[in-house]
Amino acid sequence: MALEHAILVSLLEQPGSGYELARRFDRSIGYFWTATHQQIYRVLRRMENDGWIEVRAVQQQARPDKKEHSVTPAGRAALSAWLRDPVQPDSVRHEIAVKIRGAAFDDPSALITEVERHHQAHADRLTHYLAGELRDFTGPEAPAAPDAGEELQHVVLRGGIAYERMMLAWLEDVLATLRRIA
Amino acid sequence: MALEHAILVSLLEQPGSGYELARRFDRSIGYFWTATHQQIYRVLRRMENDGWIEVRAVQQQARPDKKEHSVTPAGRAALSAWLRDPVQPDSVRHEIAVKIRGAAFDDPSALITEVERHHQAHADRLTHYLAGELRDFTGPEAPAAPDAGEELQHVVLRGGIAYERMMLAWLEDVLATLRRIA
DNA sequence: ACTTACATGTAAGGGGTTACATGATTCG
DNA sequence: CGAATCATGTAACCCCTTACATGTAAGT
Repeated sequence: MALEHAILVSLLEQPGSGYELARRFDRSIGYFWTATHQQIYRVLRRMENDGWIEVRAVQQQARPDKKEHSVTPAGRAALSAWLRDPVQPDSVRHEIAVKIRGAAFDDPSALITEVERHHQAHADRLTHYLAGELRDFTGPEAPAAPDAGEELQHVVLRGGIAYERMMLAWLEDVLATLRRIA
Repeated sequence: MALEHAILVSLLEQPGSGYELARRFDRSIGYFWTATHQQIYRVLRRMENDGWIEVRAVQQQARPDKKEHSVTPAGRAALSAWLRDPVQPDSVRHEIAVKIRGAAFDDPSALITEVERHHQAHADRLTHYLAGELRDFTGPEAPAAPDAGEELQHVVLRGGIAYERMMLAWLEDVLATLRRIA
């Protein structure tokens, strides 16, 4: 049940509306936790009821009004408690791996385009992450002496990059294997 | 919704009881898809109703009776159709990454033991995968000329190994970062 | 007697996905 | 005038986790 904690972290980094949170979950947070806007609005109401966040109505010009959410001391305490609470490593779930083993009972070459599609999707994500790393951490406009928060954001991004590189190498291994046995 | 397809693949590789399937999900299938026995029994009943599998009661000596499940032609056809149906790459979910970014708003050094625990868990899993690879694919008792099914099982296992190695390297990066900023 | 392995389930609750729904404003 | 962006929600359904529940048989 990490969604509410991911929202706490995001709102501590920067208060914002449900819509803004949904966009962050499509971008930076998305490489280690995903959520749709429907989920976010529902959890945001629950967190408000629990007193973890407070809401302030903000009038905007040239845009619909929005509700800006920020973390209360109680929310900060809930995050602290969760950080100290051991969790077990998440298990991976790869439908593509199920398909690869299933290919033994079908035509393996029919999977090649599917695997190529996945390869392309991971290559795109890697490009996106590397651009973000250059912009925020390793490029000329990056902070010369990053603070703790920036160091931590960077190491999480490096994890996303390592994951995509591993997947690309593995999917190439898969393609070579499929072509060998086809 | 790949659980039923993962079960189809497993039953095509070898028919078996719900209990046996649960054990396979704890071992070989577990490194790309997880399921508990409760989930498996429920889905098994649904698949039987859909005519994807058929059940045969087997009397055993020195053990309780069991129900052996095997895939019907309709089940095979369902698997084939799914293999041809494009799926989108699964997104990863790492609670540990949420915690790492959250550490910016707490004491980062409090996370070190948690990260070390995860490192150990991944090291254990890697050891287990490597032992399986040696036993089934690269050791002296492995088949000299593996068939298509064995090649595919091996490439999926190589994916699990690559994943664990990547996680170990990244968690070491995380530990170094936490110690640097603590 | 206790623990482990084998074997099969039910029930409650929570989390997540997909579809549906509405409305303002800007830009082409 | 239509499409895109900003903004917030409801409802149905399915999937998954956790807890509860039962029973046989072998080994220590």
